[in-house]
Amino acid sequence: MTMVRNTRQRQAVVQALRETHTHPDAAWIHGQVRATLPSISLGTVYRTLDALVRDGVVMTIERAGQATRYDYKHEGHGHHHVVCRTCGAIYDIPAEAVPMPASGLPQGFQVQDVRLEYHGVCTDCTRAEKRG
Amino acid sequence: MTMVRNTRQRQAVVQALRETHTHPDAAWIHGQVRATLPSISLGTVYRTLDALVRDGVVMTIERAGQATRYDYKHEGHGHHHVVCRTCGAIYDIPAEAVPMPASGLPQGFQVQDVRLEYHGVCTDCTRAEKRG
DNA sequence: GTTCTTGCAAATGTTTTGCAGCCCG
DNA sequence: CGGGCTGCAAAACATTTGCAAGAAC
Repeated sequence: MTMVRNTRQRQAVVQALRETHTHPDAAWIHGQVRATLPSISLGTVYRTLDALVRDGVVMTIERAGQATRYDYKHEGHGHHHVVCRTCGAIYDIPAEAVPMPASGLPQGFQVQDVRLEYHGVCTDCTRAEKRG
Repeated sequence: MTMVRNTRQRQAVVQALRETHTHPDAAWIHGQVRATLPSISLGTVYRTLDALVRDGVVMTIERAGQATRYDYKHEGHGHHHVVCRTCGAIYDIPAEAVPMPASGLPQGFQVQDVRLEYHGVCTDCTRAEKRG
């Protein structure tokens, strides 16, 4: 029987995620965690984040060619994400009405995560585009 | 002034996307398009897909470490996506109620694309997991 | 003690990019 | 003709993985 161990590394990663609201990526988290655990490897950070995602504790914002951004699911603060295609900035929108899994899901599909994302261009980047 | 050219490569990529409902990735599209344009490069396919996404003609399903999947936006067939974390299968759900950009968007943010995705595990993969 | 986890480093795979030549408009 | 497009090949990166040593329980 498998069992999940409560290692120092895991604690540190969770703590780093809880303490920020910046939707950090794995490298940033690695940097933070190094402050208390100088020898932790980036690979371990990735493996830990993966476990946290599978456990449903953390969610991700994923973009091709860009580092995945991680977001700790604070209780009672459901929200959606606004993503700037140009600079990668991520904003939160409070989840007024969380869209429940519609009927029409494939037979027996186990939903673990509902993501609502608004992709576009933020004000700053729009301005920059106009300037050419 | 920039201008978008209607090249043979672009036509072929659009056609390949229109003809399938399988949410293909760039490599698959490249293979298809080679049938009529044997010398087209994968780089061009990527550049073309990028342009189509920016034009709002095509949308993407992006997963870290996985090839991006592309989806032609057929008119009058708005839908959302169900994504299996394990095998990567993608299913469509008809967009009964498309979630409109909620109030609370950042000042001046230009929304280009609204994505609603249900991530989880499909029936087959759930079965496989149980077997161990 | 046994089993899961870590660190390290190498490998994998996707996407991007520089550049010279080509082609659309 | 001129400026965007293309093909090619070489990066650039994010993420994954194999393995021996270390840490949980």
